[in-house]
Parts: sequence; C-alpha cells; structure tokens
Amino acid sequence: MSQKVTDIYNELQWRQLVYQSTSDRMGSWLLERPRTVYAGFDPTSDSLHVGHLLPLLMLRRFQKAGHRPIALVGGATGSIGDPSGKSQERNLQSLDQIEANVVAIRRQMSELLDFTSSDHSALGPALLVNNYDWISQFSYLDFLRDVGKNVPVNVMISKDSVKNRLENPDVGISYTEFSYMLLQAYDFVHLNRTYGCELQLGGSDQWGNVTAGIDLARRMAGAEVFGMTCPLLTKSDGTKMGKTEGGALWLDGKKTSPYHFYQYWRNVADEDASKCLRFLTELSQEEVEHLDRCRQTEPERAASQIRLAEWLTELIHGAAALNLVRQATEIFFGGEIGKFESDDDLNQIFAEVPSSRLAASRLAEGLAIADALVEAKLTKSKGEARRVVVEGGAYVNNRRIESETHQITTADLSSPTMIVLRRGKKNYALLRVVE
RNA sequence: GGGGGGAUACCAAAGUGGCCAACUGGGACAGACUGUAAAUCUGUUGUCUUCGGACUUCGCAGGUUCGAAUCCUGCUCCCCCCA
Repeated sequence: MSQKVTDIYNELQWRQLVYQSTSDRMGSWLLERPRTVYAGFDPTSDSLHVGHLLPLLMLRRFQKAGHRPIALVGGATGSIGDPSGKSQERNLQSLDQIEANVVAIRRQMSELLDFTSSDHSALGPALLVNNYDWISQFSYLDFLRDVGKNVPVNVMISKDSVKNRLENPDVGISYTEFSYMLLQAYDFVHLNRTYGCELQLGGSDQWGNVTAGIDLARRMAGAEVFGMTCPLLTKSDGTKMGKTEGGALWLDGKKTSPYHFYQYWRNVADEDASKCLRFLTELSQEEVEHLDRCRQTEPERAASQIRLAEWLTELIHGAAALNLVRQATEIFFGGEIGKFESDDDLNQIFAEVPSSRLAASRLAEGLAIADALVEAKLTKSKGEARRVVVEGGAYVNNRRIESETHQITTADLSSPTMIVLRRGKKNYALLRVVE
C-alpha cells in the first residue's frame, strides 16, 4: 500500500495538460500530501464519449499519483444544462432519463478508476457521487438564503459563458441555465465539507465554473480550495476530436464498436498524434518522444497512431477485444481471406458487417456475381452491381472479380456457411447460406 | 387583391417538338496513386436485359401530334414585384 504521492504536476506539465491553475505553487502543494480532487461529468447520454476521456484520465492520473479522485456525475446540474460553450438554450431531459444515464456512466467509470481498494491513496478509493443527492435536498428558499446570498450577480454575468449568451439577443439565456453555475459552485462547497475535497479539475471551458466554486467555498466556508483546467482536445483543424460521421465516438462498445474505436485513433492526423499520445495515454515521456521522432523519420509506418489506438482500445475495451480488432484490421486491410474451419472466427471478426441469408440451393446452382452483390445489399440494383464489377470494385473473400459473368459457388465459402463479399475498399457484407 | 416568374435525376442547373435517359457543376460510388492521410487524375452515376434493345422518368391530371421535358387545358405548390 503506497501512501506516498508522486510528482503528478511535473507529469502533467510535460504532457502539456496544465492550461490554467489558480495557484502557481500547485506542484509543491500536490507533493505535500494526498489531496482529494474532483471533476464533473454531465450525464447527457447513456454512455461517456471521447470528450469525457480527457478529464476522466486526469482523475486516473491523480489516483495513480496517490491522490483521491472524486468523479461527480451531474444528475442535478445535467438536468439544467451548462451554458458554457453552448450557443443555444438546451432542452431539458427527463429525470428518469438522467437517472438511467447516471447508472450507465457509473459502470463505465469503474473501468478506469479504482472505486474499491485503497491501494493508490492513503485517503482511500476513488469516490463516485451524484450531485442530485444533495442538491435535490434543498428547498428553493434554503438555496437562495444559504447559497445565493453569497453569490454576487455582477460577478456571474461577467463570466464568459454567461456574457456570450447575454450579448446575443437572439438566443439569450434562461434563468435556469443562468443558475447552472451556482449549482456547480455549490458542488465544490459540498465536496469540500463532506470529503475535504480541495481541487477541481475541468476542461478549459470550465474555468468560469471552477473559479465560481472556489469563490463560493471561500465565502461560505472560509475554505481555500484550488482549481486547474486542462486544454480541450481539439484537432489541428480546429474541430473537436472524437467526432465521427455517425456522431460522437462512444466508449460503449455497443454504440461504437471496438473496431471503429480503434480505427478512429489509427487514422488520427500526424499533426494531432503527439497531442493524443500525451493527453490520452499513460505512455512514458521517453516513449512519447521516441514516437514523435519516428513520426518525423518514417511517418508512413504510423507507429504513433497504432500505439495510440492499441493503448486506448485495450484500456476501454480490454485485451481480448483488442486482439479481435487486430485480426479484423489485418483482414480488412490485408490480403485474401482463407478458409476458416468454423463460422465462429469469421463471425467475430466480421461482427458488425451486415449479413444476408442465401438459400443453399441458389449457391449450388451458381450465383452470378451481380446477383450476389444485390443479395448482400452492397448495391441497389443489378445494373449498379454490374458496373461495380466492370470497374474492378467487386471482391469475393477479398479476391477481385474480373469478369462480369463470374459465378459464385460452394467453392467460394470461406467457412462452413459464409461468403465474404466486398464492394470497393471497405464495404463488406456476408452471405450466410441457409437450408 | 393586382402583375410577373418558376417546378427537370441526390442537390444545383441547361434543354423550349424528333439528334434526350436528358449538357454542365457539386455530391456520391468505383479505380489509379498513397502511409488505412491529404491532394490529384480516370471512369461511372434511372430500371431490366438473351447486350440487339426493352421499359419507366423532366410538379399532377388530361389533350394535340406519327412523335412531347419541350405545344394546349385544368389543378397543386413555390418565388418575386406592386397594393
């Protein structure tokens, strides 16, 4: 059981994760003794996504350094909607929905933080709290008398998150969203009183909310507490990291498959790779710098991206899932698909590839390639299918079909009942033979 | 209320009796190149086909004609100007 703290501030600095800090002696303060730190997460969906990863990993780093992290899910604040970074008023979610989201998020967090053992910190395991538990206890009147009295409105309206909305007469801001900051600020006070929490972490867009909490803690409790923000994870083109065509990149394997999760990181632009390695992995400084050099000398090997993708996939989905993803990647971007003894392996590798049923009798008498493509729904019509074949874009088991009149037979089965069809570079479909 | 213009394929936009399954651009899809990148280049882009062609499509419904996206009548919707 290690009770000592390691120099996390130094680590955060070389990772360039310190954006703003309320104290210039943060480093030594963190070395004095284990501290309790918290970061908040809004339960806006039933899964965390890549946008949550950075602060979550921050908490993980603090835990590994000997501090005690508190992950706060905003069952109360999330029901209000944070105006920070939002140009428009948000729709309120139902409390039932939020409750369900909290349950799901809690499960995901327990994969990254240790909520059970005291191995990491003398202060004990990580904590998971829901601010709905204490904020819902307040009556409106109590809240105004105890909390609101300590908050000057002129300070609130000078915060960027509020100011931006006030200056835009078209959208404005509701009293509800305006109050968000107050609730979040009170969270810090509550956590300080209840758990001795002294530091709030957040993305740089949370600076206003963080400092609001610090001010409130001083006024209400006379407590000196601290705040620190990390940079936002953005791409070099200015857009958000973790955005896919289908929306967010989720941590839930059912919403974003491990394969797609892996591929996202595998395809990170060179310019963004170093930032991702520093922000999102726990690789050593030596290794990160080594990968930086490799990217200069032999970018085509994509060593950084592969390391990043493997590290994150293993962290989020586990070693077994990573292994399958590796196999799938090899096949999807590699050569031919050989014969598989059983359907199981192919099934797992092509788990998310759409499949269609095909009567065994049709295969026995030979199936024209164009018909097969239509059956597999890879093309909308036979005309389109023929065109694809002529263009050289049709593949059976990753072997290109040269002839428009090619027939598919039982000899093309890759496993006892499956044939792998492909249109173009990576549009796969399975044909499953049924009696 | 009066006057004018328009509706064409996924989107934009030509076509104003046969040469129109319909110019062109974008998108999309394939291919080449490449680092599973970006850019670039090439091709394809209604359905079916025994590859000869057949069939459906230019807002909707009728009509004229040997023949209509194109002309006529009615209907629906959209835009602009004036009041």
